[in-house]
Amino acid sequence: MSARRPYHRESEERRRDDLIAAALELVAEGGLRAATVREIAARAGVTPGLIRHYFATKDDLTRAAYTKLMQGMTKDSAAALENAPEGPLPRLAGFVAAAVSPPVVDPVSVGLWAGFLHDLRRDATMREIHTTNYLAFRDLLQRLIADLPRAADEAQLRRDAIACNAVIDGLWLEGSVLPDAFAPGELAAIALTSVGAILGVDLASALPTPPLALPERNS
Amino acid sequence: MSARRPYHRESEERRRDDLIAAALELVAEGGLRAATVREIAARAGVTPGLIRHYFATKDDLTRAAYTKLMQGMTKDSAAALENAPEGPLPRLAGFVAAAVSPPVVDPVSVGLWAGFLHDLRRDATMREIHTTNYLAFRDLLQRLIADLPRAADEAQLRRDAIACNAVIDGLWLEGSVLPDAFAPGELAAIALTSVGAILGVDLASALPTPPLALPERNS
DNA sequence: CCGCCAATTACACAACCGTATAACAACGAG
DNA sequence: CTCGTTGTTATACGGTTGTGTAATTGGCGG
Repeated sequence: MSARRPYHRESEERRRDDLIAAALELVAEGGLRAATVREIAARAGVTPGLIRHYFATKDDLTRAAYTKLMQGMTKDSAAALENAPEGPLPRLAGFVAAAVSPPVVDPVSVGLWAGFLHDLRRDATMREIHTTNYLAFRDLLQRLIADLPRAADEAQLRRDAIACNAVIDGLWLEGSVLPDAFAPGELAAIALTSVGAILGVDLASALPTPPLALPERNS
Repeated sequence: MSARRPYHRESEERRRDDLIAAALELVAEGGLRAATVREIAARAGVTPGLIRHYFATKDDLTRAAYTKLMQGMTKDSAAALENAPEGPLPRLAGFVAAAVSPPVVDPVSVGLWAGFLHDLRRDATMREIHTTNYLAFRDLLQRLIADLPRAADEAQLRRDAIACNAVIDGLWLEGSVLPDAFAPGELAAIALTSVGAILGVDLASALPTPPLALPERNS
């Protein structure tokens, strides 16, 4: 006759965060399919039933996890600017380099992103979360570009932001999926050269201290 | 007493192709999770048991489907070059423009790709399929770049190919995930300008006939 | 036209999924 | 120290999954 499993109570915030963190880990490792209520509960150190005490349905937990993920990424991007150097060029250079270097580039993030992709098309709420955060990132980039000492109207700024964002996304994608296909720092160097070429400025020599000071991964 | 369901026999090749096609459709729509044996069989117009007659396990079917997908994408890329215009610049321009326009850019492809991503990290066979086809695409691009009338050593060519490929991948990604965020042709124009800027050539005016002659989607 | 073989259907099974509900116990209020 | 609240565990249920196996029947060789 096994005794009932001992436990101790936690604050609601702590429990929700733990469950969300566990869910994100599992999604990153094996996609949404691997993030079952039982597995999430096991990783969070609780029993499955507790999940439904904090989240009415599993979709609720999924949405909360995706929100957390996107907010974390936006936070990481903004953090890259906080201890950034002075001047438009170095700031943009640091931002671009950080976006294609670890810890932003890693198999976990791309795994997470891919794991949620299908639910994006199915669930309007998740699609809204995604669009908002994606455009926030691009606007941040566009503002950095607008600060550069060069002439460009609004339409040109939009195109430039889309193009530079594509370079970043593409390199992020390739570096994350094929981590061994590129030398350390190679992606950052390519990103700086390419973004500089697109914008018509010299970014590669604008960066003060390679190897770059990388931001801490939040969460 | 319902009679036994009537059927007629098909060649092995036809049946395998039908099952793979059905699996790909389902993966594109709802990820690997939606591609269950019963659902695949239903869409292919057979009963679930038949799947195991042609594929020893479901992973076998998954691998076959992914191979088919990657081969199809490579084929699409190569096809874009067949009826391409003369001259290095127009050829590259046509290739780049096609890669960021429909039918290459669409929610289905990115859904497919994302659906398989997690199995990529788990299954060595799938990872090999992926790497092979990815590098094949990049090599094709690199060869087009090498034909341009400009000076560049091998290392520079590699960096250029990675950068241009990133632009293409990034725009492909954004255009596929957010189809309504860009005007028709906008991505192609941005791609030509950006790739041209990176390589130091004028691609935008190298394209003879916009709107572009798009390749037929294969399969 | 007939008989055979394998392509196909039909059914069964254990494992797992998300969800529902009841029983228990940790811990602050009094 | 006791009691009540509620965070937590335990258990159950219907549905679905991949897989294994037996029963049929379509269509070709003779």
